[in-house]
Amino acid sequence: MSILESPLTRKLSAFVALSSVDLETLAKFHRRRRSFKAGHQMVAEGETHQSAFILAEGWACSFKVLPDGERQIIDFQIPGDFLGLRSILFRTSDHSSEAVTKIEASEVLAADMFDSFGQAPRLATAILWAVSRDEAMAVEHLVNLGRRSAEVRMAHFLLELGARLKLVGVGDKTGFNCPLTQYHLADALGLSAVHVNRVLRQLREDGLVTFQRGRVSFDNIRGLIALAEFDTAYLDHDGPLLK
Amino acid sequence: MSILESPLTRKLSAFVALSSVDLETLAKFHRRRRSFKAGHQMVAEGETHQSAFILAEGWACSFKVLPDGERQIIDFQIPGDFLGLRSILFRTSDHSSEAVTKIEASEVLAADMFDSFGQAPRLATAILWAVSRDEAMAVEHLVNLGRRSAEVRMAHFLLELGARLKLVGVGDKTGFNCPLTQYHLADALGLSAVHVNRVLRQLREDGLVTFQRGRVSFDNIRGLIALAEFDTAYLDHDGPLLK
DNA sequence: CGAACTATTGACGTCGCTCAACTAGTGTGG
DNA sequence: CCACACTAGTTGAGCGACGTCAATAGTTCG
Repeated sequence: MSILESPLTRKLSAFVALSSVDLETLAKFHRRRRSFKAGHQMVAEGETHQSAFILAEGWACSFKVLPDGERQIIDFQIPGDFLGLRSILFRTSDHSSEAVTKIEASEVLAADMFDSFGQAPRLATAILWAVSRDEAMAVEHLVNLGRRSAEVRMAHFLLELGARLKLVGVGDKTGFNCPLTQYHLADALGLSAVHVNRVLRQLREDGLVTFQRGRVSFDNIRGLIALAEFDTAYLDHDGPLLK
Repeated sequence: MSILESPLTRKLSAFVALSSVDLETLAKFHRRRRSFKAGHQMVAEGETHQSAFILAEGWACSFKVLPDGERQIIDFQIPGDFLGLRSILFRTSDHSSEAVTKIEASEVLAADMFDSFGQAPRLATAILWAVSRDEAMAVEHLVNLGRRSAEVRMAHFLLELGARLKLVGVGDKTGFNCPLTQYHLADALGLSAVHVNRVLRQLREDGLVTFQRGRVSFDNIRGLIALAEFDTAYLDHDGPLLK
């Protein structure tokens, strides 16, 4: 796949029009191609000298583990997403990250990225945007956990995933393939797995979404959007801002 | 106050050693000095062409409001923090922001910031770090809301504020002055104001912290840190990484 | 001195958790 | 080809953390 069609290029192009210098510099990020098995630990919390990756294929998740063993999933990474960026920017990684499915990714070294900022300032802006978008998602998840009921929270979460996958060209408005288990959902939404199950049943019985056998189907996407009061503004998807 | 002693310089210097070019470029961000009264709305969710600010004096908070009127506070900004950065990077702001106390701040234009990346790439890195640190805080708040009890959540929150204030030279390990109301705490921690009051009483009666009349006093900081399992790693404070 | 905000406390209700049991699917080795 | 182990999903019963409602101080500020 050419750099022009990589999911990351596609995503960044939703924000800035990248010049040929930007694209060449970005291409350097893709030199170290790696494959990982499902379950592989990509980044370890508390460790120094971690790697960052750009995900090309498959799903990963980033999370923190509390001393009592409870886990909070921060976000899932899909093709085009950075993985572990903070772990190279910070002395020690503040989070862990693992492969949910098998993964194809490019390893990014801190030096590569810092050097690129001198050569392609517009790329620096685009990366700042990507990090800000990740932050915007973390913020939306914060609202989700702080102020929404379990049912609305789940609806919001599934809609967000759907919108993100659509941007990088996987899935459409009827639904998407989803490798997550109910335990993943529980850890992401701050719920117990048991309650996740009940909430999914409720949403299914209401004819809104079905989550079964690796597939999320939007049975009534209008209704679901209304329930979740879902607004994609925070994903900032509406075509290049900087021309 | 010279740029060398500004809270932002102080904060960024905890990450990179800034060159004189970096400092000169940074100084340009401080040309548009503004004052605002307590309660002033600095940034409005859903609006375009918002401004960003660097806070020099006072406290602000960023938040989202849900259609039912509930509010989730994302974070509080203290001197040295950016305010509304995402609102200039995104087409429309994904959040609102208001002054908690009266405020002194420098207005930052998007163009100023993007231009600076070409002149001072290391500054770009420092700003990327600052945004990443904001994200790290959002992530830690996420864990707070998702997996910690009200009491531990409160302890963690107060310790974080204490650590952040200490970095910019306000407050110490005995406590800090704090202009927040219990309603602010409730909206930040995803609790009801009534429950905040009960939790504060509990912590006070256990001899851990006192939150009263605009002051937070750490009565037993060791005990509080143990209760909250507080680890400052995510704030990434331990002296310049890039020399 | 009154208006408006902020803090405090009690009574009671509920959302989501825990514990527990059971089913279904999937992979592995004998 | 079956036995079993293991993981993922499903459902009920009971309980507890935190919310809601309501009443009563204090505080601040014009």
